[in-house]
Amino acid sequence: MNLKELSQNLGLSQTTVSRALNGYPEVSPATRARVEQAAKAFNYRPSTRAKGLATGKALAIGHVIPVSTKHEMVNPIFGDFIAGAGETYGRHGYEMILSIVADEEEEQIYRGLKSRRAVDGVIVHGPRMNDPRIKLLHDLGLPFAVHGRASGTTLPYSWLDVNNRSAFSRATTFLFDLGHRQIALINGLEVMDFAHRRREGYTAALLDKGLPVNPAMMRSGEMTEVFGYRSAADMLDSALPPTAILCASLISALGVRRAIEERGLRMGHDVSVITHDDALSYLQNGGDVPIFTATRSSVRQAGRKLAEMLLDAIANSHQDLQTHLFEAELMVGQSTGPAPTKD
Amino acid sequence: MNLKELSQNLGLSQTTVSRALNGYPEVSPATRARVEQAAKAFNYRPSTRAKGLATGKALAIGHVIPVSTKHEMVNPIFGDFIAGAGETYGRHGYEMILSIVADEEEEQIYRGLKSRRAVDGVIVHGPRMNDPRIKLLHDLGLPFAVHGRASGTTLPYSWLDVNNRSAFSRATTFLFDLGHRQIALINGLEVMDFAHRRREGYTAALLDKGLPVNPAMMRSGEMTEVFGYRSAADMLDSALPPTAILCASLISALGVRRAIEERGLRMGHDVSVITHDDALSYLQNGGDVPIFTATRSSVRQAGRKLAEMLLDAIANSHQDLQTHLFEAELMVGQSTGPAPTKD
DNA sequence: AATCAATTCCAAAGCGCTTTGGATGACCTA
DNA sequence: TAGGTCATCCAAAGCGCTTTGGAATTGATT
Repeated sequence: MNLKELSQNLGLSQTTVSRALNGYPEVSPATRARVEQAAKAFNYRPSTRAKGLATGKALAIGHVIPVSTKHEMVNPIFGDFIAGAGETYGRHGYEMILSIVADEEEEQIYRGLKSRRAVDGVIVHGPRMNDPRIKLLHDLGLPFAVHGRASGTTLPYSWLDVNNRSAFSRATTFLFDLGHRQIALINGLEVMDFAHRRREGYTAALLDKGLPVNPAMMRSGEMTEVFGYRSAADMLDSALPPTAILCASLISALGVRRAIEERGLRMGHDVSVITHDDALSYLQNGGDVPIFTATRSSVRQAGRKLAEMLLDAIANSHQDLQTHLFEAELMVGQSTGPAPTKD
Repeated sequence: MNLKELSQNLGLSQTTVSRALNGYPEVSPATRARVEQAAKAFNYRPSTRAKGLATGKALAIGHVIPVSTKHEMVNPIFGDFIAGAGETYGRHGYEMILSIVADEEEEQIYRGLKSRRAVDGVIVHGPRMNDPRIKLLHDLGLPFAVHGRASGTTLPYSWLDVNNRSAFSRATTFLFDLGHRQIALINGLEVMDFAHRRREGYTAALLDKGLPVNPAMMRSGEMTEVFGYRSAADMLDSALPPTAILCASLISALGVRRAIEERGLRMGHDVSVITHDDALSYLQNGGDVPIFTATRSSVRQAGRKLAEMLLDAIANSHQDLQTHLFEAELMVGQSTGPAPTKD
């Protein structure tokens, strides 16, 4: 069923039917009701493509998901973020189009989305230090919003981020206050902006408390369980093992716990652990009482909100950029306790 | 830059330029080369919407991701599956459009995709027992392919699945051969078809070996770490604890391990564990030697292949349905060993 | 009865492509 | 030289919608 058929069926012109369906005022309430009823009866929906052609809008937002060629990793937070953004799109009649892309093809994909007029805007995932995508999108004139930030970029842009710096600084201080002096950091890949900021927060807190920043106490890598395990095992076996570990993801934290327990130590007693928790639906941090003490911020909520920001910017085509900084919660669980007293 | 501008620029008609770009034979090699060069220079790409309107194809595949309202869960395998499918789409010039949808809205979404002519076909995720979507899509005449199968459905359809039944049957037999007689199953939600089949494989093997099927040894739920932990803890604390546990996901298996070790037991020694492993990029099963003995099948590979099957069916519009059954590998890791001898 | 302003509707153009049905030459053949 | 065949290109219609610029109808006003 298309507009033409529907309007013939109703004995009206396409114009009138279109207007009735799109809420224009030049249609009598009676006619509108009749049209709406018929549309429902025939399950009529305007063709996305035709509507897009006519209006010049795509009614779609692009998400370009980088999959690093080196690691073949899909960021595990991606599913929940997308779910959040999807909720927003659904409410606004937008579609989400997804491109899975190897690092080196990214630029071509963005150019393609623009020149094919396939989307009205894009969400940038996984911003890195000095991320070139910001300038690219800026130059292309394609509206965009970034999940995270890109340190080192001078151009202004819309973003939504967790205050990673403050979260990790607070976590470090929390451990210091419990008496810990050997505090390790098992971080994500530090080309990623979020990981960079977390390290900043960590080192700033150490320095603030007069503790040395010891490279031997810092690891950086793709946040897998095995990476958490190996990093923790390595450091726990060293001459001066950490009494506390700060960890960038719940998945790595599971590996950290494995390393701790494998050594006959007890987490929260012999070794304290704080992890960042993205509140992923399939990776809950325990039940009522969290297993891990964690800096927590829902990535799904971030998806919802960032999508709203972008749609808002597109709808109002205002150039004043929006930014939003979520403050992570520091939730105390069972994985932290006072530093063990030496005896 | 659009076709009209490009063709004016070249002093050719739109027809010729379009044909040159789309590989039609009625264009001299010289002209074609000239057109292609200009297209590249101006970064010209045909508008997706206009092309779609003209050809009647959407050049897009829909993925409808159900997010259960009850659990608010996004299936963790989703990211990797999508990454695989995305690779295929990229190669074929297709786009992937994603709808995140609460269970009860699913039907409306499929109808919408069809009547708006937004996609050429859809991938069905997470099929359940007697899944009503199969009939719906069949009736709508929207090409589709299912990731998994839907037991109880009589209509024929295209699908790709892991042989869950055989995988879990083999795993159970493997444990039996190691001397285990108390073998527990920590399964996914058994409304899901894959979980149903896994239980079938498990019980069939038990019966085959003359072992009783004991409901107290079986759990079913959303496959989180906590669910694995609670189920395992519960059963290990029972009067007749299992000496081996079959687990439906690596994430739950991490919880199972936690329960085991928390009780001062050693995994692979006191309690054996076999888990299914979807080979998710961020959740690798250890390094060189797998931590868990596992039935393994790459969900990313499944995504790649299923997308190919669907595109193929659409391109050739052949009604002969394709099906594909992956056989899972049974990989031996460190989590299994001979049943402890009672003394 | 004539005028005016709303109200309600419509015909047709246009969005950017593909594709049908020729038109125009160039080159052979007889 | 006329007729036929290719090779190469083009004008225009059509895909399904929105939207512009009226036209027709109605009711109120003078």
